[in-house]
Amino acid sequence: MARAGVTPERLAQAGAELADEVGFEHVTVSELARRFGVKVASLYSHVRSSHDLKTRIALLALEEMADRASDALAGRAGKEALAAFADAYRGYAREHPGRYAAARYRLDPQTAAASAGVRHAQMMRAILRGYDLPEPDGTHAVRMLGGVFHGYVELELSGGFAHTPVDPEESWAWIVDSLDALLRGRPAAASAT
Amino acid sequence: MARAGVTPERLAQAGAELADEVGFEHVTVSELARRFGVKVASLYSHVRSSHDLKTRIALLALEEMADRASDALAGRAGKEALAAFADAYRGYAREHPGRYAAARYRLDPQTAAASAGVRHAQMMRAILRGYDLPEPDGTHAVRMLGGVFHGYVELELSGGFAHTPVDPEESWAWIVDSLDALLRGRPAAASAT
DNA sequence: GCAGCAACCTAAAAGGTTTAGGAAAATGCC
DNA sequence: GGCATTTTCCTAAACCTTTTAGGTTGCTGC
Repeated sequence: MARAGVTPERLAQAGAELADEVGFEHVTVSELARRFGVKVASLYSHVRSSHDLKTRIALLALEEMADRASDALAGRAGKEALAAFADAYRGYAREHPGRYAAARYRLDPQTAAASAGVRHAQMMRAILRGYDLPEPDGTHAVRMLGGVFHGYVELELSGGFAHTPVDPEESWAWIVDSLDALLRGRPAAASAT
Repeated sequence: MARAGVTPERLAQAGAELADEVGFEHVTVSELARRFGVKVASLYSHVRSSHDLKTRIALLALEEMADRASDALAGRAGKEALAAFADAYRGYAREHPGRYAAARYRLDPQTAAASAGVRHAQMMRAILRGYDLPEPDGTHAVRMLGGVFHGYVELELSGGFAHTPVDPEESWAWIVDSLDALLRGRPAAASAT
């Protein structure tokens, strides 16, 4: 019998695709085995456990997001950088909801420290350098931006904005504007629309 | 054999406690049955399915959070109201991480519309009334606040702030300050510390 | 006191995770 | 090319969780 050519990398990749199709919480070793035309137990030669598999998918997603954000950031600074970063983040989540959920999978500290999550933090810091905040305000700002971006995207994805007839796109732009204004210490441009 | 006295309400309550102990994603009909000293199948006389059980826990959590927020809001307005609401939200999440996760369980539109989630939205609007924002800015603001609060709390809970030696409490206060300033159209009080 | 309705039970099917141990394909070394 | 080793995949089996079907039995109301 010919071999299926399973590797941890291909498993993570397929797992990421599966996550986008059915949701990260429904990604299962069994389903993946089915897709590779292989018996379930066989996958345990490539991943240690279901948790291991999910961790690999999470790392893949973090990497992809960081790459995307990095591209978006290239050559930009100030508000442009902030907006590009924000859009990269939100765009990824909308295109790849399953992967995005995977990126939020809880990693143990060691794995997290070696992940692309570190790059995310660095990029956030880089953006904030353009705003020239003294410490600890810089840290506060990192946390606030991380919070808004993640929180907004998650609320949007979970359908939380469906009941109000205001374009989420507009709200997003308004929020980025507001954050920029806030970080520059200037009043927000109230009703920009 | 004496009866265990299982009811949907007690199941939701016990489920909420279990969630806080082991995490919402590990709440299981089986474990609950074990805790009630009853066979698994018996619980299906009280809840339709695992999904039904989780929904009930979610509704319970939403209700508790709304009550708490409502208490915090009583008699306050403006920035005080904003801060009280924010603290109520974050406090609940920290004391009841499992319930908090439950509150984020995806409900179908009908259930959501009949849930305490509606009260959350109303309270948010009430707070914003003190800032006198024209539409659609009010909606944008609701979404931003929802995003920051949820996002910050989730990042904090998932240990995302552990690597920086800045007190999350301080960041939280800074963020609330900043949001207040932002909504009033005034520059934020830069380094308030 | 007993009819009827819940609340509980046993049994069993269907999936998912994981381990143990065996067969077969690929690899590398002579 | 031939053979030993490693790697990949398989069967088998244990153990969970979910869910349905159908049978008892305790409670409640008349």
